Amino acid sequence: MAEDTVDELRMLLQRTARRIRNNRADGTMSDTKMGVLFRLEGSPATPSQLAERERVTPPSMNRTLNVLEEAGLVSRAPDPDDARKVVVTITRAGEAVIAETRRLRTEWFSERLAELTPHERATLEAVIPVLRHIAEHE
Amino acid sequence: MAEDTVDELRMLLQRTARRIRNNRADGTMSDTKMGVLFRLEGSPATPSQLAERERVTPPSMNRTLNVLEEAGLVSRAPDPDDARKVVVTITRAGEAVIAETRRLRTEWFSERLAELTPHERATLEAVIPVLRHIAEHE
DNA sequence: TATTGTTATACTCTATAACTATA
DNA sequence: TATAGTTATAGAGTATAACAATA
Repeated sequence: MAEDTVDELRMLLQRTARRIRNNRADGTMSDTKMGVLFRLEGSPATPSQLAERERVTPPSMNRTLNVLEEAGLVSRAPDPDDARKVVVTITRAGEAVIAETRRLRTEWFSERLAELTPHERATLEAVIPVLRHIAEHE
Repeated sequence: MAEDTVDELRMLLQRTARRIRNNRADGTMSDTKMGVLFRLEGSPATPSQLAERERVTPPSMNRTLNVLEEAGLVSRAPDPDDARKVVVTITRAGEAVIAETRRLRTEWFSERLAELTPHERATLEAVIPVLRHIAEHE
């Protein structure tokens, strides 16, 4: 693949992601906050695990969790097996926030998809496993 | 395209872009700063134009320009035709910074591409015009 | 009066360093 | 002694409101 092609593809991925990110349910929800909620939707996690996944420091994640907890979107509870640890769980309200965020983002993206030809949409579907490989590297 | 597919594609685009963005020449360069330098690489622009393009407020852009100017990466000059306006131009040092950033990001991305099959790389090339349509909407 | 740029001030997010509690 | 979480403090980025200069 030509150097220029790599360059353009890289920039297009960034710009497309930025456009998607701008469609957020609540303007006060940062990427990290949304990332935490999305992660907790699967299962509870400790603050350290969340910090590592979001690539922020533990103190920074702690502050993020304070805000999310005060907003009633997550709850903290001591780990029964290891009293040093804390288990963070998403609340019903937190689930509602990510559902709304997902709806808004997908809505905007679906509008863009509707403007494409069937062949172009097929190309997008075909690129999914390739992006998965790149995104999940390491 | 199925709802779940739209959802996964959207998240994959974001995660891939985040991985790319983490490969930045200078850790002190924010997205906005890099966006300004990349934009000015093409041609000079006014602070207002830069603010609109980066989707930040004029005061915020002004502060960003102060930092970039102090670092010697851009220069400001009065517009000869309209004394209210200011023309921002990238310097040699600024061009060097984006060249290095582009090199580092493309390097990482090229390593990921090398792990793909020829067919997968062809799929990525095919998706470029589709992403262009989505990214450049509006 | 409208436009362009800027300054003043405050809030959010993040980091490093230091502290507390438990294993 | 090591680990998990937290608190204290500081720096960067952004926003709103207000001000200055020019069209």
